[in-house]
Amino acid sequence: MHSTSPVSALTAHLGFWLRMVSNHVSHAFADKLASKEVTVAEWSVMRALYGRKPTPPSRLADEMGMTRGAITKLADRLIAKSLIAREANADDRRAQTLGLTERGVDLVPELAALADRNDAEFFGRLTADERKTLERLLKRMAESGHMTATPID
Amino acid sequence: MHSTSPVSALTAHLGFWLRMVSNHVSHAFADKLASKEVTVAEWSVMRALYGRKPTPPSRLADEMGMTRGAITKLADRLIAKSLIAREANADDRRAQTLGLTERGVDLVPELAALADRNDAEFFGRLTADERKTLERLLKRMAESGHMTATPID
DNA sequence: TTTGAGTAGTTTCCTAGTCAACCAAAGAGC
DNA sequence: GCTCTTTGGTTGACTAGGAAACTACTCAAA
Repeated sequence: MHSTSPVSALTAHLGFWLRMVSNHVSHAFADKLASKEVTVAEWSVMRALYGRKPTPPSRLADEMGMTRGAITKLADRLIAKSLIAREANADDRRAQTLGLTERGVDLVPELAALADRNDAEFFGRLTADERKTLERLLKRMAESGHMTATPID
Repeated sequence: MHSTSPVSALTAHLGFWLRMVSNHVSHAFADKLASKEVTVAEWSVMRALYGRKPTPPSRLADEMGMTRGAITKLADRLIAKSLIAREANADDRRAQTLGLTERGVDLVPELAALADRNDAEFFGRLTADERKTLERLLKRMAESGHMTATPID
């Protein structure tokens, strides 16, 4: 008889619940953004560039926790949509900067409204106190785990 | 002068923190699983099959919130590693079932230990009370949001 | 019994990342 | 000033999943 060893249930892991809830919230947000033909990664770049001087892609990569290759391609897509623009750097001919176009600047508040709505939709199910608690716990984990990058997926 | 409208900070959204923490926890788990040459999705399938009769792929797809196409490919990979096996269904020649091989059964407890360790590593930073609270809040959100699928990415 | 609708899985095409090799420019050390 | 190394960015090969078309089979109804 080949019997199975006792194994902690999948649902016993906090990581399981965290991932499930996070994925649902993100997916719902992605759906909302899709109505504006923007992906979550694209939104993150645009939000990062909003109200800020044109920024080198390498810096965005660090901040967003993505590779430079990913930023190159992401930037290509956003440029194709005329939402951001690449500019050469006068001092260093290797370097460049990325900045929102006027169209991009105009779009950010619309997307931010979708983010607000998504947050309200999901976290509105908790009481104000519970939200505070959740925020505190998440920030504590982020801090103690040295998590700095903007999450993407 | 073209100035930017007030837009809620990215970090004002609970969804932001949720995603960041969740991604870090998942990524760390993926790294641990990689030592056994298994991905998180593969682990999820194996865990779902553990201690259970061979199960149709369509059912796994539903439970894991993936498409059937994705399960086909995932199953192909797991079969290539001899961790699960496909079996024809005698009654219905369209249908099949997936079940762990002996090697698969043996591996699950090892992987579960990695999951335990990963959970401890991250959530050990909270007090026991805080963990209880976090679990309660996440489960409440999952319930009220009708979230049922096993999270994958 | 044949036909038509529905179901189980697979396949193809597409998107979006990583990783590693690569190119070009910049800077350091001599 | 030349080399050598480092840095900024791009590219190509690869991976993983979703959507939708497709194949093969089942089942009910005429």
